[in-house]
Amino acid sequence: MAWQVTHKEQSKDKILTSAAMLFTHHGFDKISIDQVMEKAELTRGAFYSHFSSKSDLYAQAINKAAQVAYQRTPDNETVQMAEYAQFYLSPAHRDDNLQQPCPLAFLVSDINQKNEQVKSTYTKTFKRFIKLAEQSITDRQQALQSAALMIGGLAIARALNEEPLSDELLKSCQAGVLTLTENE
Amino acid sequence: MAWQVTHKEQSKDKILTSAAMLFTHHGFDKISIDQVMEKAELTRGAFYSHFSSKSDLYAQAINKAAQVAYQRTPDNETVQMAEYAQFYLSPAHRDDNLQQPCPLAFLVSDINQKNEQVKSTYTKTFKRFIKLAEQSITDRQQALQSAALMIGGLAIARALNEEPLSDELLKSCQAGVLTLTENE
DNA sequence: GTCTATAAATAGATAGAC
DNA sequence: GTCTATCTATTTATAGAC
Repeated sequence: MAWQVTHKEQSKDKILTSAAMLFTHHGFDKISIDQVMEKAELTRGAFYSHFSSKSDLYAQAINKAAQVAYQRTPDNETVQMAEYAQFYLSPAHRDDNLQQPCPLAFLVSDINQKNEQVKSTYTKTFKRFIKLAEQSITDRQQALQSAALMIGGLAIARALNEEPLSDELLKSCQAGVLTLTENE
Repeated sequence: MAWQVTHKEQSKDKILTSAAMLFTHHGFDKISIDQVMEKAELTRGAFYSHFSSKSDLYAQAINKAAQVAYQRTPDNETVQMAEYAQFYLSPAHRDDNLQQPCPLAFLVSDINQKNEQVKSTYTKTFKRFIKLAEQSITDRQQALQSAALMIGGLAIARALNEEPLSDELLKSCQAGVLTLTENE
């Protein structure tokens, strides 16, 4: 019987799986413990025998989300990143609400949960940024790539709590913009 | 006297400037109307004669933040994007709490406001992602660039509310990963 | 370990005086 | 237009029965 998963472990895993999906799709603040527990088919009172706080749950849920998401990577010996990127950067990955998407991208989002007025303003701001880029980068595709690398690089750099890694990322992205716009 | 800014306009601008700074640095949910009004040296009651809701303020504050941030771009006739990227992707821009940073990157962040446990988990997940990338991209710098472009591209694509633009961005980023890893 | 009930705090929004 | 005071809803977290 040693291989059996205990009832407690089952419950915790159910809570984590539910939380991973809800948090990645809707963000930390939009999701209450109630909603997580309801999706896990438990009640609120049971929560604190598994986690010490909502933040504790969040940290563990990010882990869970990553595990589940990366299970979907081709399980050959090595992942071909350039190939994986084709799926990763697809409308299917962006829009799918049924499977567990990549938390690294989905959790970097204070905007997505917001209403249309807010998203509309964000979109307009992004377009202005692209227009700015196109003043010196004539190829529109290169302008979009550069903008995504800049915004993404800075956003991730801010989310990391290890400064050497964060600095290294910034430097790499600087060089990346140069590579992408080399022929200008 | 026609050129004079009215008292009401001054108040609204003060609220917007305060909100822009607070929201970009700490996120929508962490900032209360109270805090915004306090920074603007007004009280809560005055808020609703300028804005219909907190969301309304948020949308307008993003605009304000973009205006202020882009004022700092070199005001020659045209901006050299590759050059601007060097500042944009600098620790100074990442860490500065005194000036208005770019809202496009700073608002794409459900993580930054969170505690160290959460940021630590996010960092570990990012490192795992890089390790995955390095299975097929031997140059570490290229691995970092590709990851930032993928995560950033997807995150922004999700934040945009115009599907053709969002799709175009995804496609551009797919091509960008190929360009960045061309010599592999 | 899970449940129901409840405490305690926070924050968005409104009312009415000046 | 700005103030103080208040209503109301939400939500994290805890207490105690089973």
